[in-house]
Amino acid sequence: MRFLGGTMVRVRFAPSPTGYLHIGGARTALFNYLFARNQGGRFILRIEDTDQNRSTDESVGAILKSMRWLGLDWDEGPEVGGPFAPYFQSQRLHIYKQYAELLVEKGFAYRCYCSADELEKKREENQKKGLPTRYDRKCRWLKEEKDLPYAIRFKVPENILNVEFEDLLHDKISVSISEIEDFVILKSDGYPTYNFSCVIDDVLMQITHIIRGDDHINNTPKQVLIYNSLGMPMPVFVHLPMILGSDKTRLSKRHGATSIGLYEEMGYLPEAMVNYLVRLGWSYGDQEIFSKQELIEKFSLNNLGRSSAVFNPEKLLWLNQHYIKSLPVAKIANILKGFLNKKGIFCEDENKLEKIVLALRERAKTILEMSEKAMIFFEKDVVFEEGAKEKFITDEIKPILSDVVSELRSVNDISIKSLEGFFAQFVEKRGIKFKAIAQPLRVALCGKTVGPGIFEMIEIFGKDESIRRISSVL
RNA sequence: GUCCCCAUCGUCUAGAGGCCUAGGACAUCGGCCUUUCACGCCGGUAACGCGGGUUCGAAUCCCGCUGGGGACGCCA
Repeated sequence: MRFLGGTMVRVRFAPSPTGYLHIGGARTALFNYLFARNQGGRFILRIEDTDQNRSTDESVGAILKSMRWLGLDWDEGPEVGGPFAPYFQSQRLHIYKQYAELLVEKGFAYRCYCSADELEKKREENQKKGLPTRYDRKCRWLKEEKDLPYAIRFKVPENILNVEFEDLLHDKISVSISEIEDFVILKSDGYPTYNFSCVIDDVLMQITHIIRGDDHINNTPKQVLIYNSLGMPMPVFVHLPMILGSDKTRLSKRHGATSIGLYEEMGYLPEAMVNYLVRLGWSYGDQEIFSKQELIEKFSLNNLGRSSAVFNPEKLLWLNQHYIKSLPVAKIANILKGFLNKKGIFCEDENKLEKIVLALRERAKTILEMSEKAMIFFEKDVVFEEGAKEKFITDEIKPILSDVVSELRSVNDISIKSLEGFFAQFVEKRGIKFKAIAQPLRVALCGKTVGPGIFEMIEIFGKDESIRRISSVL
């Protein structure tokens, strides 16, 4: 194992289970994962389920599933455990409570009895007047405790002007202390707020590098204050640029699919997704294609970009096809099998599936598309494209197709190689071009004017089925 | 509105003061190959936001402007 500055690298991905794993989260997780693997460190998955209303078990399941699909295995976290368990924040409530009370005791925080309704009203009023909406610190100087439900607020120090911190990508970031309100660290329901639980856990779990989206830059000063009040050492901050939609606003549903699970369902390969995501905000010279192993070797925080990136589905599609074409046929065949299952096709003939992949892999950009195109090999009845029969199965061509049928009967080897020879001979004998019978044959075989190569189709259908199909149009 | 961040082809990016007549990739447009569609190959169009400095020299450094994004919750 390699160590950095004497300590082992420990990074974490900390999603809140209020939805599926989305593009942005996946990229953050990927960078954390690659950095950990590159450094021989540990990659921790922590579930930040401190929003009782929005967190769901279903989301947890979906996130874990997508992480696994992407191949981002974690060293500590849900289902695998680890030395700092539990990794669900909802199971660590006593810890946050203890630290929050400690801060109250030490004078770094105070109890606030203001009700949520009351505060919201004030906020709205101030907003209307164009005044700052920060908390008015009403409870900050309260002498005695009240017998009322309370939240705990952090007491923003008055003896400093700015909060500063170092960011690996942005150098020094400084924020005026007057911009920070006395924020809540423990809600009245006993749950911590994000800024608090995040710091407590990052400290306790000995996180060395915090790699997250730059929408968290604004939270960092608050977290820095907490680190300081606790007297805890600061981790290295790395704030990654955002991923935006085509209109350059935050990526959301209206930009199309954003959940990783959906991409799996649409027939994208994890290799393509990983390769696409890694190039959003990271580069390695002019290289575009990276295997996972290569990424682990080459990934470095030094060649990260700082500006936000627009998500480009076309490039993802291109990469997806690249991997469809270059990954082992057996592997693609297996994925195709699953997609065919969903269409009610249960094919256990591995050999046939692999031949189908070979026939279609240059013609499909997703496995879903491949499965649709593969249907011609499983449907008993040929579905003819509008007008195709009339245009290509003419009276002039029928006798030739009929000859094909009779001569094909005596061919024993119907491998592509053999068929090439057979047809070369067939057209030469008649003084015609293969082009003349290609489309008629294609239409007869699959009913469509576009599709896989003729020889590939005949090989996959087999001799008898091919003959049956050609004969049926005569 | 306030604060923070960002700024190279339509998009992802290379570029660490002279290798820049700005490179690669996706997309797009031509052409070739061909059995349709693809794949593949060859070629084209296309960018340093603007204005000031600094310097012999700036895409690269500094300042301002403009533009974009993000954050301003008892959400994370």
